Amino acid sequence: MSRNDPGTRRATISDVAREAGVSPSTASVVFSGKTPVSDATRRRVLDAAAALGYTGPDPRAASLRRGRSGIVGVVFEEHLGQAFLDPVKTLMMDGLADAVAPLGAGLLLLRDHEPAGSESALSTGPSLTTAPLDAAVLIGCSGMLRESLETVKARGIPVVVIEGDAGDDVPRIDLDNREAQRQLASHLRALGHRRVAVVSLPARVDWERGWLGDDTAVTVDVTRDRLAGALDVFPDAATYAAAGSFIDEGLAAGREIFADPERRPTAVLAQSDLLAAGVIRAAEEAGLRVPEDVSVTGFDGIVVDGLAPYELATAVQPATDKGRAAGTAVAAMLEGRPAASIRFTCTFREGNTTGPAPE
Amino acid sequence: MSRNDPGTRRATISDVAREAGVSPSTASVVFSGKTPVSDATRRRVLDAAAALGYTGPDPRAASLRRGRSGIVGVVFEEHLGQAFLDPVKTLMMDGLADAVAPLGAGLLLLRDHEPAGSESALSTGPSLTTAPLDAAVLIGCSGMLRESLETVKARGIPVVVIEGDAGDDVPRIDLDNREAQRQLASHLRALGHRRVAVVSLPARVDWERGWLGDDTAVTVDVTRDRLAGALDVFPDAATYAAAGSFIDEGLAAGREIFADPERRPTAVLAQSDLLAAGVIRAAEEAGLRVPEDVSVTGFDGIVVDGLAPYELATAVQPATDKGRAAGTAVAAMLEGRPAASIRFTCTFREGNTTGPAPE
DNA sequence: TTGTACGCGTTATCAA
DNA sequence: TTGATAACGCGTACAA
Repeated sequence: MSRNDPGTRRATISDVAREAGVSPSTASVVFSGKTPVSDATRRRVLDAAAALGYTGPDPRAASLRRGRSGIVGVVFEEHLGQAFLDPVKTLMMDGLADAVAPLGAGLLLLRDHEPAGSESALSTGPSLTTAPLDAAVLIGCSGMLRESLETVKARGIPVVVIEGDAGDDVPRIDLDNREAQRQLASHLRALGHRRVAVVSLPARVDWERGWLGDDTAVTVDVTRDRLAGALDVFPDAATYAAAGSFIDEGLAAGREIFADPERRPTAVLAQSDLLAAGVIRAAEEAGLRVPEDVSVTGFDGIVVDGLAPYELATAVQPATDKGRAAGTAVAAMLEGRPAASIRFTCTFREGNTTGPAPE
Repeated sequence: MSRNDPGTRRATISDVAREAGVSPSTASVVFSGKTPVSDATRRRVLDAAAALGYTGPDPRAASLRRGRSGIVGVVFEEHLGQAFLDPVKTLMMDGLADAVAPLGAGLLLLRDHEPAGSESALSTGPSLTTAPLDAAVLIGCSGMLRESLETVKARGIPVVVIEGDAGDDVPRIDLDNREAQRQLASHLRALGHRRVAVVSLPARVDWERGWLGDDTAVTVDVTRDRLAGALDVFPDAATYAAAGSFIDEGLAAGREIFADPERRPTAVLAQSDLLAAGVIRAAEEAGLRVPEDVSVTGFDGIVVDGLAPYELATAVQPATDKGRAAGTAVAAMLEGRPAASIRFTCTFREGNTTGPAPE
């Protein structure tokens, strides 16, 4: 099988060249366009290609030769299905896709870590180790992704990290989570609110919803940073940590928070817009008007499908730009230029879900 | 630069072999595990690799040699950001990822067609033509994807199509859209409904929301099939086509449908759960109770975040299975086995959003 | 503008 | 269990 049946084998550029009566290099140039070629020659080559059913250079061979595959890996912590449930990640992917497109690169979806005992190199999956990547983007590098990071760095592949700490030599795309959350909290404070509650994102990767104790370790960076911002303004705020960024999680949290009329807060700082939407729904359920009886703030600035007529008071984060920035950084590194870390800032949006504290 | 500075150049498997005092093929075998190697030899090779900072075979070269890249392309019609807004697609991706993982493959995101004049082969993007794909999965092959299909077929790459017609030689993963929709319609009919309206998915790729006239050409397969199912039971149903599968689109459609109390339908067949959720919201707005005053059905059987306490009457489609089936088909073709087309069927779920026709 | 020659880094095959 | 050999298909100095 080493020499395939001539009838079955796919045509190579040499075959095309021979058919066209030119040298392989000339044929190559016709396809790459790197060097001017006479029209007549081009015509002949193209015709020969058509005749032979040759559809262009084999990307694998070209990739080896060039030392580039045109593929950027995107590494997620979670199950891929989960990742795309998050509008912010979706938007980031969008920006990322945009930014790497002019580079001629595509995005390869990769999951962080093989489930269990992944000793066998055989059917281990695509994984970071075997994929022909030009660069990698790690999303949400909190602990789990450490290993992926090592792998990639060992391979000498340019890496960029979005929302996570990967050491000084790795460019990161960050957000002013703490400051933005503090600003939202301050806004509430200025409106006279004193008794507020926080509905946070998960405290840990495998978190189940529940109140956060003083001793609870918060290992998810985003959660920790935003929480810090809230506590900067309301040091005594009670925090209910959801199990994920979903409306239904916010609803559950809200029910818990509004359960006891005695201890009911006048405002709720939710760490995501989806959570906030759920909290609002819980408030409605409890017969509370937003914002007359209770103010609610979100985070992210995404469009929450079906939330109208409410417009959340929120910190609008430039999600698409974050993705785009990661792509740009990757592009820079691929061209040998250094890529700087970037810290994006959120924009405060007042919306209509906050108001003066009651009484 | 053809001969890189020896200091800078990355170590190759030959370097490792030399350092370990074995032949390149032996070193290769140590990494691939294809052939038994003595422990002593393995040790030496691994040590040498560590010493040289060699982290394993270059995927590009391996890919060329093996004729496999371990990459499956997933081709979308839309902007990638849009695609992941659709829960059904997200679930499909999930199943697909699962199914190709044991194959050792990853998913490369590809967009159907380059925006405009894409003559220059230079910065044209990843595109189907230049990506090192082992196989491709086309999603929603309705017209637009035709071209992509040609490209892929020309390259001789195995293709599978999800929800779309690609000719007899291409395996397709399909759904019994018409039958399932007919079943939902029959359910309403059995409940005594006679005056129903349909809220459909877009009639065309660039559709803007509005009523469907008798003369309106419906070019999106899914829309057409589901509509046919509805008309099988209610030939006179008026159809309002949304601009996409979103709650807000359903809301807009619902407002339009419930606007005139005289012509108000007693039931609405929405072509997706998200649209149905919007319709329910519109009903509430109009002071109508669901299902007492108006019944609403959806399609898809996804979890609509925030819709509780309603549980939609809907056709539950096995979205994840569809993706998984596509992956399995791809795997089969990659192993030279023929892959059969599969037609999945939806499961009727009664939910609590339908009831007897009023009066 | 075209052709020659060589190497990119692996791995399958087969013989030792 | 190991090693020699030969592709895999292409791009690109460099010479003509």
